[in-house]
Amino acid sequence: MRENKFMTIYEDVVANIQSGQLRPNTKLPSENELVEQYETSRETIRKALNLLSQNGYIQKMKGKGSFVLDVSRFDFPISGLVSFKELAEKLGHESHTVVEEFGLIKPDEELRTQLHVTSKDTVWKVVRAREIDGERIILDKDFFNKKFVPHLTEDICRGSIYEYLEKEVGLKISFAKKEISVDELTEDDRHYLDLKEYEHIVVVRNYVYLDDASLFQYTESRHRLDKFRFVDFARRGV
Amino acid sequence: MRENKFMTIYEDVVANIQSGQLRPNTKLPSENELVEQYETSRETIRKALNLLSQNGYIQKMKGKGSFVLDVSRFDFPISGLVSFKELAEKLGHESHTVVEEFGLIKPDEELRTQLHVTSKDTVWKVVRAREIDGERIILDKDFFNKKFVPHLTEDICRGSIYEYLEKEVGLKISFAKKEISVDELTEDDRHYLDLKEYEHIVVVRNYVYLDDASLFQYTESRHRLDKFRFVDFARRGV
DNA sequence: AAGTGGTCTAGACCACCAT
DNA sequence: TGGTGGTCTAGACCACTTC
Repeated sequence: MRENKFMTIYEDVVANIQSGQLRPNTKLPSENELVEQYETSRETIRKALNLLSQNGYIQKMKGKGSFVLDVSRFDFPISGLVSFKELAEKLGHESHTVVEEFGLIKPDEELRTQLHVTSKDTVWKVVRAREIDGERIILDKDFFNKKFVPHLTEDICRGSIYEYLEKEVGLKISFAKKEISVDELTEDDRHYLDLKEYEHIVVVRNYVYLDDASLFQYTESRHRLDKFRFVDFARRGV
Repeated sequence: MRENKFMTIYEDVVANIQSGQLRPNTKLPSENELVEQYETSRETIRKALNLLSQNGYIQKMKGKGSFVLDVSRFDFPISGLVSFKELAEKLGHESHTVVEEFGLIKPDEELRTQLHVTSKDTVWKVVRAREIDGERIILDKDFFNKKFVPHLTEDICRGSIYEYLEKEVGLKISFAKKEISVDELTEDDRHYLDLKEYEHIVVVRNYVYLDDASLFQYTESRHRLDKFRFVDFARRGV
């Protein structure tokens, strides 16, 4: 009984949709019926249903009911804050990470503005090449303020840094701002990636914030043009 | 008194943030204080605050209070479901639209899968080149199922089709799925756009759904590499 | 008229934070 | 200890859809 009630209900319904027990285009039980099924109040049921709606699982229709959306087409590659490791595992690809650079640096002017640090701060710099199906197609450059991440090793970087920070260090990631653009190649790109004949590269700049709204990480994820894909689900208005 | 209470409060706070009355990193009044200010119940206040949090305006901290963020609201280029016209106006650029193709077609196989229509359906096809600051840099290809859009004119397409559909036809757009990738140039791209030396183009595929979860529009928005930018704000977990 | 989801209320208990 | 946001409850009225 550790979890919230509404989250338990949400996860239960998601499981039922993904297992096929609740099929696309069929109607969910009404809110009042769910109140009885889960022995809870209507507002709690509505909290769970609103979460399902936001995440693209159901469509609510006034006077009619809630209907299961055909979510099978929604295979979220990079949407949200999913890390490379989670992503590769989800898609079932053969993936490999090479740590190309690792260490503490003094931030230059560009990085100081991006990470909101001063020249007195020290910053972790991690550069990793991502190999999928035998080709090096993604270059991740991560910068962490040492104030939030006192200790880091090359070995941790070979795995998932996020997993380490959340589970071991106990940092709580709250939100992120993502910017996607297409840039010209840099020396590093040519040096660390298998680029074919391409002249440009897709750059995803990620600003990651903690629970207390402090910026603790800046990441540049550089993707080879032909392998880049981003999927987004958005609701209009509320 | 037409609007919802929580939406009125939300818009009021947004206005206060944007006007500078509520400054970044300052604390909002507590929920109980807001209850008194707005003469409403706490759940209604919380509904407004959750909306502010989701949209990146504030950060809520248990035991401390809600704080104004300064992260977001710079410039949201394509995030959400903003149309080209809204976007150009927001950024204050000189923009111009040329309708290159307009008419009813029978969908080919590719389009039939994308729009979920059969060969018996008729589909509006609209191709528009978007000129910003004197350069033609975006090519929008829109396809509407005629079932939902019985009437359409070239003149409407020169303005905002969305505005026409929502205000005149009364269609209620509910959600959309967006896919971003980088493709090779097509004949149309070379023909209708000012492309410089680029060999590739950023393609945003947009699947737009109505209130009743029916797919009514498929759009391909093709952006010249150097002019493309996408910004996204995402919260972790709930 | 009956059922549905959308909004709102008034109150309760909890976990967390500051003091 | 008092204030804060997070969760949950039980009930009410409304607008919309269906019969």
